Amino acid sequence: MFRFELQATCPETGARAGILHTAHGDVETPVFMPVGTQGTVKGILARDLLNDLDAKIILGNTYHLFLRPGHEAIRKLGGLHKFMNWPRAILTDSGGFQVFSLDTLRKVTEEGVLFRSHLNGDPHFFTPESTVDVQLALDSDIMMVLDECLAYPASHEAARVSTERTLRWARAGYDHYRRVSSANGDGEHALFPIVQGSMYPDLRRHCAEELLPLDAEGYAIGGLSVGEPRALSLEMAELTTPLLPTDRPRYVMGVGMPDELPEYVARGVDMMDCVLPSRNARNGYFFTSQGRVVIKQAQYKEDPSPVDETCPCYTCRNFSRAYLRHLFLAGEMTFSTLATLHNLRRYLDIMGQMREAILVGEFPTFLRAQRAATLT
RNA sequence: GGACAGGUGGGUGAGUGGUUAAAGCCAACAGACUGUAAAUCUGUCCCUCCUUGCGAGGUACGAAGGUUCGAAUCCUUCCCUGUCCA
Repeated sequence: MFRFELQATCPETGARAGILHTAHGDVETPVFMPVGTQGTVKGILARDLLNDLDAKIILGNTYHLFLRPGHEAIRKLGGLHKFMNWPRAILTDSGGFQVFSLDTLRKVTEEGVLFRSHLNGDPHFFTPESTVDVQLALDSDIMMVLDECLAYPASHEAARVSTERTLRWARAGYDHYRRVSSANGDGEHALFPIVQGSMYPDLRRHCAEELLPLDAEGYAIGGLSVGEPRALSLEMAELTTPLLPTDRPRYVMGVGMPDELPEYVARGVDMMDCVLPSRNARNGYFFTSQGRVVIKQAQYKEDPSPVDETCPCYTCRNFSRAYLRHLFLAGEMTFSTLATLHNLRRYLDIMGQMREAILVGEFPTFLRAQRAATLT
């Protein structure tokens, strides 16, 4: 059922266009996946996500949904799609990122991760197997294997030990997944392992090579954007993608700024996700075709123009910067909705433009234009 | 006219002799944010100067005077505000 169809590859850069066929619809790649950690993309309705933004796939989070409302509750309610009324594809992160972000609330052992709930302090033990079970209960289309997302910087030795553990977890998760899914007779779900290795090329290569025998439906590159310089993140992605099978989607987790998206795509990346468009929206930061617009700045107090003159989104077609600034300063929740709608539209439009460019063989031109625009 | 209460930096509001250029909150101004513990967090927020430092001066707690080594803090007079009584 789950299948990746590669449609075109840019001969000059290696950028790819394809289609991810999932049990909940097709996803055209390269794709940016809005983050909906707790069963909602913060600030916007499923209706707008579907009709207005026309997103084809979004993220959910295993750790957060496990804690609240609980994966069993969601299973009983018909799975995450039905629960949140999202008919299209969902990718769920395993909780590996929480190993990084909740570093004061967890303890990593060989068997898994002991989390102390950030909600009430309850201890919960996540294993490579249990996270697959939880994600199956959520009925996630693309599940992620439990990994250790390591903070930067890390010593080579620490990174080596961590990468080996991530590899063992990937194998354990996959073994479990294979057992469970053959028993269920379902091929609807996909499980992606994650290439780690901190910023060490040898570890990245080793990790990627060791994951190949899993013959996974897709491969992720994780552990980026954890505090390292941008150039390093790109370098790690660049050296990893050529090691991955061309007929499987590559997913770089947790990136990036708008100007970084083309850079990843140019390195053969098919899927990305990031909280930036949604979180920054709530913090008053708009991404536009002309750069950033920090709406709280005094210069927009009486600015009647839209946030982005060329943007076709609902927010830009209907509201002025002055009005949006007012909503932000007044703390009105409508602001978050309008801002998130715009920022996600911006991200999805960038991805759509890239896909078109790749399909018609003009991606190199697109990339050059993007780079030139970023420099000014 | 009388009795109380009170006048603090853009706003609120602590402080009731020295560690106070004066807490906290708000507003204002700027910054951060990258598989979401985020509708969050950080910085600046009297003026001037420089060797940019837990730097040096100057002004400042209604007004004027006084006590004191030292006052936003104590005393005197005046002005103003609120509540109540006539």
